[in-house]
Amino acid sequence: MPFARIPRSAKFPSMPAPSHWLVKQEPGKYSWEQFLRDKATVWDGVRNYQARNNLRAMEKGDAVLFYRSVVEPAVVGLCRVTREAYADPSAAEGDWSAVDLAPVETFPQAVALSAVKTVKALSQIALLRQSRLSVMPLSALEFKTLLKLGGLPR
DNA sequence: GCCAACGTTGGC
DNA sequence: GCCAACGTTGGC
Repeated sequence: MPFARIPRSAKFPSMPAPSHWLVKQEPGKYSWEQFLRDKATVWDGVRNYQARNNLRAMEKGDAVLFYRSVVEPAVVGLCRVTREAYADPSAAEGDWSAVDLAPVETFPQAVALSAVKTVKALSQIALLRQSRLSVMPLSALEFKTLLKLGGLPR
């Protein structure tokens, strides 16, 4: 049974639609390099309600930054939503969702977590404030700041 | 390997 | 509904 999509207006009543996100993954589970080789992937396996709700708020074409956790933690690349949330094929039970993502570009310079911590424009970023959340929205400023630090000025 | 943060589970 | 126990995440 399809879930009800969470409209952005309901989730972020006072803010413009967020179209920027960040997803986290351990390289031992799924690396950016593998993602580049695959050219597309199913972002499944999320088992946290807040992260799931963020997946459900993604829209096709949204920009997503890829954060590598655990091993040399850093934001390493830019990708994009190619399919909006659908039932997670990896979930045997429960109400979980997946989206499809495709890589766009590797950051010429990975943005280390230690660097993120020193930047004033990133002081409120969910990555720092909710360290265990694996799918999170980014403000337009946070997104722009990370792109610039990564060597992809727009 | 350690440990803090935090989400989930289950007893009451 | 509370809260202790437990499991997981993830930085260091």
